[in-house]
Amino acid sequence: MKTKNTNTNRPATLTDVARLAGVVPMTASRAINDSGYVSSEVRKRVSEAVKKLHYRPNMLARQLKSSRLNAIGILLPDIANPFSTELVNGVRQVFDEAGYTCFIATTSGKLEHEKASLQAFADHRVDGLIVATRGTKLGDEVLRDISRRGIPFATIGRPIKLRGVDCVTANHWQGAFDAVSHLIEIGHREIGFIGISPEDRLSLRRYLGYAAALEQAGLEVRPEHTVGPREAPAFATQEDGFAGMTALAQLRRRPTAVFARNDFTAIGAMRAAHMLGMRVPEDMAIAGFDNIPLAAFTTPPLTTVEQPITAQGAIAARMLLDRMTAEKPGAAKSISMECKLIVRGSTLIGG
Amino acid sequence: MKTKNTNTNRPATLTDVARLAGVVPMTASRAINDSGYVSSEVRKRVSEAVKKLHYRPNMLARQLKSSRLNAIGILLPDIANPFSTELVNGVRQVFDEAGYTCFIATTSGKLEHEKASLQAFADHRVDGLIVATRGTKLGDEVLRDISRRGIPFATIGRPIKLRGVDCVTANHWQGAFDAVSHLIEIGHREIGFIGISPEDRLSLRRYLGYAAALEQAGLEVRPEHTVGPREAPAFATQEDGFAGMTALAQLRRRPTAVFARNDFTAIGAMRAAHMLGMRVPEDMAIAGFDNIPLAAFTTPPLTTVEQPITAQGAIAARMLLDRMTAEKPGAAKSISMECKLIVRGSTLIGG
DNA sequence: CTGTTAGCGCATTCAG
DNA sequence: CTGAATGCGCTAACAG
Repeated sequence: MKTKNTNTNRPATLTDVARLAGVVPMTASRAINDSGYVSSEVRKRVSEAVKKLHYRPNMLARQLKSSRLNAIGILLPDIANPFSTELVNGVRQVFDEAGYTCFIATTSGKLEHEKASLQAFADHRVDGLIVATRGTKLGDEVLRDISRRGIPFATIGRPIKLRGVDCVTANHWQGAFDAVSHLIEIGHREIGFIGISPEDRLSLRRYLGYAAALEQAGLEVRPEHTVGPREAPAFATQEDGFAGMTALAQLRRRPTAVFARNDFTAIGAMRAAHMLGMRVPEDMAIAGFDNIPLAAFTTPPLTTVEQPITAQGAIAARMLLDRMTAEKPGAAKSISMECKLIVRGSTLIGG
Repeated sequence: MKTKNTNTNRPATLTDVARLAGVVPMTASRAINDSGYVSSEVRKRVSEAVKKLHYRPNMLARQLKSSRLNAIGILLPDIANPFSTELVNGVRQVFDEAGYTCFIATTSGKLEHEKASLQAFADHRVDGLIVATRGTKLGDEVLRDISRRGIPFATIGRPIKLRGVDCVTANHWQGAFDAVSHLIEIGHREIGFIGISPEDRLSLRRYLGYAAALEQAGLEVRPEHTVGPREAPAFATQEDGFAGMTALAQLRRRPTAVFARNDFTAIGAMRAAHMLGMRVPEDMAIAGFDNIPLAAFTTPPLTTVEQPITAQGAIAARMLLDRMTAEKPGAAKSISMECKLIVRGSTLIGG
């Protein structure tokens, strides 16, 4: 039996609009999407009907026909990080203009979340994906799956070897190298690294840059000078920084400077240094990574490494868009961007 | 290397699965969704076919039938504040369990973005919406539109009077009142407020709590003691805090304590105080709001007000879910949650 | 310029 | 227990 459409809650459909405008649905569709020829007379009637009924196209039905959702997904580790916001801005610069919506999902650092979110995006048939979580074995597997499903994606900060997948990343190695070289230049000979466990250290580009800088200066890389969380190598927080500095301070051969894996870790380390009665930078120089907005406002302000985040987002977006619209697959591109050392008072007296 | 390029293949459909399993699509659907009776024999064949073809249901087609996307949208302001993550965690606690996916969009503080994101969610027919942006006139209008479209939603931290819309918020007024009362208790008589322009102050609950605490103690609320950004009353950053403290320091009648609108602002103010040669808390006590993770790691650690963020997210989610599944509309609920003062070294010597 | 036809992938409804 | 028909809302691809 015919259900009465008296339910005001039911959104208006194209058919409703067409009926009110006295045309057939297809014509209304053409008028609304500016495709094909429609008389200005009809166009006007349709647009009036649209307004009157508060009509909005059902993107899902549209996608079902065209297999284009006009939306992409962005997978982030979390959104607390200033990093994430800037990244999204960069991505949106490109996709807003191209008429795509950007949906975001976060993993909260949980691998199951990463898998679930990626699946959800794929199940909802997004047209493309930007992945900015940290590389893990399980994560890579899921991405391989996604790739098999034919969904184009690009990664940021997590290089992955997969056919037809573009990657953009900052040169974390170089950034770390520069920061540690700076510490060496101003006279430090014993420099610690805070933010990762000795076991996991080799998987971290920031660590490798640190080690390389020491070696190039002819300094020894001491295992006991590397401290950090073992449970969750994907992150390092202010708490880890605090614990790390506390541990380093107990060493017989205590470093005079530390390079922290990121600014949060550096700030935690700085707090510990203060509590242990060390002066920063006189007794302990500290450098971080990322240049979060608060880095310039700590006491003393934090020396750190800045990476071009918005640019990375924009470039990844552009590559993804190209791949989404391209006819031919094209070779995978991999782009690396320079980081910039920013020297402040946490390493330089009077800085 | 078995590099079979399945990329050109379109994703498997239910029909593909059914064909491989030797049944009709409907039967496969029943087997996959555990609905209706299916012989274990068929069930097994189907599940094998699913695995073999990497089949995943097309949520869009499913929704087209059922009018349920099984997903909700979360709209966040884009300021890189740590509570975004916690909020999302709270919301997900509820919706993950209920089998919904959570998609996030951010506004970048731009009102057009807010409108566009809300429209995008609605156009993609999400089943519900959590809105956590700051209240604005235009934003309210868009929300009224969304509400008319029949999409249930709940707001966090932005009360709105709309039929059938639930709101949850922290009691910012009380939090501010408690923080300022604490400053008064430890002896301060001249207390500034940093974070909003005098023109906009009355729209900010945190300001009103500040003023109320002063009045209750019989202290005068001096207009010149309120400083903050005028251009963008929706936000206040570390830069605003720095500028605000600098301005207050030049007053003839300089405050001995300040209450900052949020922790970022407080940290900026603290930096300015240090640079101006004031000791914190001896010469200048500083309190913030939000208890961001870094607040415990500043020098000195920051006295601040903590709001139950995860809980707010979970409660809003629960109310939304109830509304989404309820038969009858039900009256709109409005919930307010207490905030907790956390006293640290930025107000208490030796704290 | 406009109408007709046909399906996108899935699940509800009714027959076997 | 399984199959067949039907339509969700929309739009290519053809007719007029």
